Amino acid sequence: MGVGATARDDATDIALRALVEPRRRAILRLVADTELPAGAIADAFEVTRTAVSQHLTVLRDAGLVTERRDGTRRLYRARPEGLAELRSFLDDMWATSLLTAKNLVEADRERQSES
Amino acid sequence: MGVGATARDDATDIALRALVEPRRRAILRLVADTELPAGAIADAFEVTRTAVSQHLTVLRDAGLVTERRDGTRRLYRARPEGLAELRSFLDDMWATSLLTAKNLVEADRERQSES
DNA sequence: ACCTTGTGTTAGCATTCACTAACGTTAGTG
DNA sequence: CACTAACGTTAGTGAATGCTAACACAAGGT
Repeated sequence: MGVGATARDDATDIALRALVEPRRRAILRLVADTELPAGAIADAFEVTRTAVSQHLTVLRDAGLVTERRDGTRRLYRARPEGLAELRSFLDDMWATSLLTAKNLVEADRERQSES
Repeated sequence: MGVGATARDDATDIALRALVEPRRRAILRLVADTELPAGAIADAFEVTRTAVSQHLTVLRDAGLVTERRDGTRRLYRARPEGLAELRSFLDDMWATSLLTAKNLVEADRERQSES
């Protein structure tokens, strides 16, 4: 039995890694209900705009936010489609976990019949 | 406006960080359909048992796997409840993303009425 | 044109993390 | 009790990453 192809993992890995950082999750929530520029986001936390800019780059590469230019400013907002991909990926994990619950019962049954 | 409480994030952060590592995801899938000891898991990949042991410790601390002793061996298996917590957390993210879709339409409407 | 404002980018540093190697621990066997 | 087998744990190393500081670029106002 193989290890399990991780081709799809690679596609989701970027988005998942982007979500792991707590500050990036906070940024994502911030731009979820309001379209904001990098400066306003930096003011919300206690970090430099540089850090926020890098976080936004990571989120954009992960397809979790989109960028819209408005004069000298660049407004960011969350991208529901990116989160949808993650959702389907994790749904597979849930399905696997259900499989585990089934085997859990079977294991109990075996233990009882062997003792 | 506050940054947004991250009290719940802290609780989920451990599980989420555990899932980010591709090898840990692979281990999780491996112990999802079969109860396995650390040695067998190590044989499935090309890593030492030490690394697998540490990964299992992380997964156990995250509540994603449980340990059952059988003589000198310790059998591991996935823990559906741990994944369920992550699911509810991420469902909040999805809900937030839907909110974004709504605001997206509103932003378009504003832009049309201002131009 | 000059200067201010708002932003992205690069260099360097400190921390974190996954991995290997060596040692300690527990359970079964003679 | 000695010996082996199966795991876990600690120390140490190399790579990845989040952060700040300095620099570069684009747009608008005077």
